[in-house]
Parts: sequence; structure tokens; C-alpha cells
Amino acid sequence: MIIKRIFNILFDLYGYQGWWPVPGSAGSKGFDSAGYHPGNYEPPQNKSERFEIITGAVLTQNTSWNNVEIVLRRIKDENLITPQSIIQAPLDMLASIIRPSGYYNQKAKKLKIVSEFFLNEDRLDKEAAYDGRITRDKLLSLWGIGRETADSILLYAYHFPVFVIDSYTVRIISRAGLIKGGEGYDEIQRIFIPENSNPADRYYNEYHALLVLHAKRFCRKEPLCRRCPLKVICRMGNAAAD
DNA sequence: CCCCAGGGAATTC
DNA sequence: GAATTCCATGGG
Repeated sequence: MIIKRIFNILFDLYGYQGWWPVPGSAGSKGFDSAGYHPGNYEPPQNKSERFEIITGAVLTQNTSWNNVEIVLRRIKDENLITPQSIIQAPLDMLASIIRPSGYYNQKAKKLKIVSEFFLNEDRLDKEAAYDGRITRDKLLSLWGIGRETADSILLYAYHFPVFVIDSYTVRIISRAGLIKGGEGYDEIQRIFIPENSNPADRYYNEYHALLVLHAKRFCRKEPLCRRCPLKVICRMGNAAAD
């Protein structure tokens, strides 16, 4: 199957990515916090790790991860990397702290909203009658959380096996010829779910991370088809004149 | 100077 | 539903 083949090509070339990238982890620069077990990935198991992933997922909306790292550092320096402190911080102060990540007025609101959600889920989780389940619909009901951010949170913070579709993913499989263009998010998502299989989240986790890396290395806006490792399966790569 | 980055909401048809 | 427009900084 073509989806599995693409994964194998990318994994054999780029290797294990160990997302979600967190300050202190491999591939992340300039941070001294503990991070998640570089090169020996274990999913985040505590609340602070989860909350940091959620924060990063919001901050990286249409924004380079480099800018997000700058802001995560600033948030930590201000002792704001807890939902309680983000809720308590004045909106304009929070906005100024996260300024380097762009869209800072919108994102300041979003961080307050997901912080409230996080605390509320945590509180409900302690009640016996509550099933303790974060759902996609719950996340989508929050202002500022769309499908990709919701799926990123489900996958990387809570380890639910969902496939995250971002603009890189669409670009790659569109050029490869797997979609025509115009397909919706959920429709594209289904393409990546292998039939008759029950893969661990590791597959979804690593696959998405590999697609992001591959889009940065070769499948850029101006693609570098000549030496692209996916050339053998790619319509654009095969048609490229080089 | 230009374009781009691990989207999403609001508006309009 | 689909197409536009706005949000905004830092890096190449």
C-alpha cells in the first residue's frame, strides 16, 4: 500500500523523530529543561508535559516552531507555564509575552480558553461518574481550536491514534497524486488510516513528524524534486524535468 | 525588498 | 459548504 510505502521510505531515511518536540529534547536548541527522553521517547505522562504540548499546539498555528520555542522560553521565564497562571495573567500582559509567535492578541485569548478547559477536565476527571475522556468534539467547541490543533492535542498530548493533517501533508500527497485537490480535512485524514489495522499511536505520531520534516527538506513551496527520496512514487517528481 | 511558517475565525455568497 | 480576508512575528 502506497501510504505504508511512503512511511517506510521516510522512516528509513530520516529515522525516528520522537515528537512532540519539547525544550530540552533532541533537535530543540537553547533549552535546559528536562524535556522528554531524547532518543528514547516515552509519551508525556504528567499534566505539566501535557499542558506544554497543548500550549505549543496553539502557538504554532501558522507559525514556525522556532518562534514558538522563543515564546515557550519567555513563558517559562515569567513562570506562566501552568494553566492557573495563564488564567490569572492580564490579557495584555500575556499577549506581550507571546508576541514573537505572531497573532499574539488572538493566541493570548486562545491560551486562556484552553487553560480553562484543561483545568475543568482535570477537575471532572476526579469525579467518579466522569469517563475522563477528552474528545475531538470537546476540543473543537473551543474558540481557537480547529481540526488540526484538536488532532495534534489528541495525538501528542493524549496519545489517541488520530492522524494529523497539516498544510505540509496536503502539499506532499497532492503533488504525489494521491489527491486531486479540494478534498476536505476529514476526507484526507481517512487516506492515512490503513485498512484492517489497529496501529499504535507511534505510527501516527512518527508519520506526521516525518511528513513535516520531509516538506522542509524537499517538498518545499519550491520543491527539490531532483534528489527527493519520494521521487519514485511521486507524480510531480516523475514529471520533473531534472 | 520579497515570501513563508506544523491554522482558525468571521464574513459573504 | 466553498472562497476571501484578517490576524502578526521572525527568519531566509
